[in-house]
Amino acid sequence: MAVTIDDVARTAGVSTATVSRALRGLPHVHERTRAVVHRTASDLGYVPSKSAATLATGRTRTVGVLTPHVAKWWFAQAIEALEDELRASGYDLLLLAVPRAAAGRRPAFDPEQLRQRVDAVAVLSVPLTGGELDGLRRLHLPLAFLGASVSGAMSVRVDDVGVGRTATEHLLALGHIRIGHIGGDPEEAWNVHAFVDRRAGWMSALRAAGLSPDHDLDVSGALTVAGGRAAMSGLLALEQPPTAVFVASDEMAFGALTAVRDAGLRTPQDVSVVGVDDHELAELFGLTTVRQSVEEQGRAAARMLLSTLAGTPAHSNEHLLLPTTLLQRVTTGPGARAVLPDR
Amino acid sequence: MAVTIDDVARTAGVSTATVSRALRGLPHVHERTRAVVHRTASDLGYVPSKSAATLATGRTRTVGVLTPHVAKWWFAQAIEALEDELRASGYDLLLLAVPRAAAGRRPAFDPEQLRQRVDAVAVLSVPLTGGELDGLRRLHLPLAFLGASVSGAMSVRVDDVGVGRTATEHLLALGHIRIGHIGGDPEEAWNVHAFVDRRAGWMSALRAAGLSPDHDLDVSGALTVAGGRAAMSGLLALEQPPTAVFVASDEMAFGALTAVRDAGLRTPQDVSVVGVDDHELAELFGLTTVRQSVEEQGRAAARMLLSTLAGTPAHSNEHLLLPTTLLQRVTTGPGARAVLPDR
DNA sequence: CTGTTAGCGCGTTCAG
DNA sequence: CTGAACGCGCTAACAG
Repeated sequence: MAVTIDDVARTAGVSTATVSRALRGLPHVHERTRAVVHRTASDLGYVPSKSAATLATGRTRTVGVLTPHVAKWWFAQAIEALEDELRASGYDLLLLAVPRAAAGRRPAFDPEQLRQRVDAVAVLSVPLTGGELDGLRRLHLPLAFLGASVSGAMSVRVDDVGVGRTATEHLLALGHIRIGHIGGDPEEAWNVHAFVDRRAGWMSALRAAGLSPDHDLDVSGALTVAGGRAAMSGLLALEQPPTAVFVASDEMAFGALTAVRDAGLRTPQDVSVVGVDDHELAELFGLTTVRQSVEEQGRAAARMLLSTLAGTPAHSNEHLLLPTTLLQRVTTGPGARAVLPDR
Repeated sequence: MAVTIDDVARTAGVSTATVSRALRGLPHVHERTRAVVHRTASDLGYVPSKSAATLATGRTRTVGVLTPHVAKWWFAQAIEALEDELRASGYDLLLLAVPRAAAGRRPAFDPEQLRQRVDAVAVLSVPLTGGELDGLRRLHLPLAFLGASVSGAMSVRVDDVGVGRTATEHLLALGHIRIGHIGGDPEEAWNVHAFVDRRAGWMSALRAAGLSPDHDLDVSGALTVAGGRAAMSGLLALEQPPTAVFVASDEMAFGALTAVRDAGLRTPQDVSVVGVDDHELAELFGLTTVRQSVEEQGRAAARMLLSTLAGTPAHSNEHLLLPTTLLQRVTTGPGARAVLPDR
């Protein structure tokens, strides 16, 4: 059916070994022969069989990408960047969505299924159980984590504690005292690390300013617009609502802004809101946020994996921390209540 | 290195053929033998080599997904649905982003590279050149288009002409006469079909109402928030601005709403806006929109492909049209200017 | 119901 | 610089 390397060899009048060498750019092939082989290969429309090559070499030229979501902003961005970088180096991207939680607890993911299917694995903020992580390690494949770091594997992420601290310090600098926090619901089993860290940053900044975090102002919600909205509603309903809130993701922050509007209040006069991500719609909302470049994280992770695959073992245990930037827009300000002494 | 089928055969005391049959659930295997094989396979941690199976059968159990974008809402939704449905049937998803336009014209995509790598292809609103389409057809693989339909291949989409008509009729029913249209820039090379159709629906509805579409009110922009914002700004700057606008995607509609706000106007009092998609943030904006379920389209396409692969040739040339629904929220209404006779 | 055997298409020694 | 021959791990006849 399909044209094989033998067909090319035969019509080019050389052996299959020569075709293989010529086409893969290996040395020890006369330029004339190489040219002939290239020509007849393209004349015949020869496409090497990937599976045959894999079977022969053990290498798949495929990278597995493990993700809990594909349509969520952060993940989609990361996947796009990974795909672009991998394809540029001739690698295929095998997309593997880790099954959703059926009833709270998702079926254990079996890393063994990746054996002999990929040369490396990128893990996108998937909260793996210890067993799953061990299984992944047992594969002895280059492993890169995005948005989390795990000992003994490469990782690319931002300093999430720093993110929380930056956002909170911004609010403190504006004169706010009652600063709330809306984090990701720990029940939702993804990206936990990031949200735990961001919360820690919030607390740390408050403490450094001599304030003690108020339990009532520390809430969490689903990592969605609706979750942020509900959480903010709760905060605003408090007897002493916060004058500023650090929301641990832009999507939740959008919801929080809606809750502010619903309550008949305004930002930043009545309450300041700062998010994290710089989601593409953040500018639309005028949302002040701590920007992270997911695209760069994705590309960096891909390059780490690729260079490890290329035999540069330098990265094999590297933990890369990418910078973040506070983007001040219009949802944060001194605020009327913050300026007036309220004691 | 890895444990092979021979290892299993040997330690189970049977032949490789029996192991193969037993593990794949083929008939003509004694239940006792099957049980033994299963046990020793799992004891040994046997994982079949996919490439060996592919080489032997010619089938890859992989479906290629061709997409121009992965992080855009519509595409991410579709990919997620496809992945879920494919994985449920044991198929891998090979993600292939068609390279972006370098300078307007992207490098031709070569479908031959898919040969021997996938069993079927899903094409997500990629505007293919005739040559590319022919190349894809020459693969003789099951082909499913999402968001567009092409003769001689399966497709799943919504009735985009109907979408444009529905949105426009809604506006007409509210009493609007000067109804604008913001479409996708034809220069942007994706999803063109859908945007052409939606525009046609707009025109058709106007004509059916005895109105003739006003050229000044028919604009287009980049398929982004910024694009919609710019386009709407232009419309509002007109001497006789529209009192209602049909925006061909929610993302653009978000931008349009911003432009309305920027101009010191309000929806729906000053201008009504209706979008398309029901983007996850549409509710937040109170945006009236024509909803389409991308997830269902993705699942349907996957199932068509899968059943064709399973040998049910019923679908081989099926064109599925999924329903859409007008979701009336708060960005559309009679509007002050529409109600007052303006002659 | 089970075993034997011959490929699938390529990479890779090892000779020349 | 080039060719011959083997093996990667599995499936699919064909025998039995």
